[in-house]
Amino acid sequence: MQSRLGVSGGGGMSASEDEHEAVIRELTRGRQLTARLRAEALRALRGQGQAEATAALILQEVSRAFTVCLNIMGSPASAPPPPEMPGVDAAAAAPFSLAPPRRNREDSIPREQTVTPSPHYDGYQWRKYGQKRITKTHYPRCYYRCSFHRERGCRATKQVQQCGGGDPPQYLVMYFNDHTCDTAAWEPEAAAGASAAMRLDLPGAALVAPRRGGLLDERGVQEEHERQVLVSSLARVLGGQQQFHHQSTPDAPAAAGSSAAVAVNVAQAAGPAPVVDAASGMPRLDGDVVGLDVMDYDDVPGELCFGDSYGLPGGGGGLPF
DNA sequence: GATATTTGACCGAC
DNA sequence: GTCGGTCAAATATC
Repeated sequence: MQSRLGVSGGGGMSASEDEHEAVIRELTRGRQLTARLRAEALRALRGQGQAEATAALILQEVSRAFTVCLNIMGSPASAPPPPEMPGVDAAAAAPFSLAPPRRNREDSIPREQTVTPSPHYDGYQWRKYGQKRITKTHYPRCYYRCSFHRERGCRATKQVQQCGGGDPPQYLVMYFNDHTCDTAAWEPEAAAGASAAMRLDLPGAALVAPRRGGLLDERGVQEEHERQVLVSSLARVLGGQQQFHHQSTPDAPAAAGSSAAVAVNVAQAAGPAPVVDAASGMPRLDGDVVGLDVMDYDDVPGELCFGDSYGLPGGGGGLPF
């Protein structure tokens, strides 16, 4: 993967290459700081239902924006984050005593780990290939691999395990291996467009839209709407922060600004911005504005992840193990 | 018929 | 021997 700056830089160690490295450095730092902020926010908002879920999703989007930027910049840092599980609220994950994978193979080390109420939608398509009841845990673990595993040999996998019966329920999602399904034909513009379309329902999203209908599609549509609202809101928030940031600390690192700019662009491409609350100045996320309750988990069954046969409350039947 | 999901069995790591 | 990850046949869905 080639960086745009790298391509345009010409030969030799130039000033633009220094800039390139500096941008990568700051983006990496921004991603790490976002991970810390996420952990702190989840800890502070624990048990606060919608606020907790909204914060988790927004900060997940921020983190993803940094990753996308790092990908575009062709940074090695865009591959596996450090093994300290930056996206994880350790305190949130700890009560569920999820030990790291015992196998010492490289493949068994999660490249990313996160706790989210919405484990299904992360911009990629996954196929479930297994489920296992894990000892000393209340919920089974589901195993997914990239839908392009067969046709493109993509080795990316993820594991999803419900880690709490709260409202909304939280899921621990662990990612293994990097996606190779979209790098073979990688072109920055095309890839960025595809990525945005994939996540924001722009033309091109059909390329990765679930083939099957029914519950899966409804779920995907709902989560897609949620994502649009949240990304748009985030873009507005970050856009405001960017302005403030530039006014207050003009010589500060550009990472946050870069990410914000990307997020703003993506959000603008996604359509109209959400209504901003006159009192707080913050985007309104309520369903009245966008015709959707962003976090109306009353309509999301507990077995969203694990299916009817898992015997979770409301699912009926016993555990299959 | 094609594709996705379920689930018991198998295998490797500890 | 136990546990967790993956396989693959059976089943479900479109």
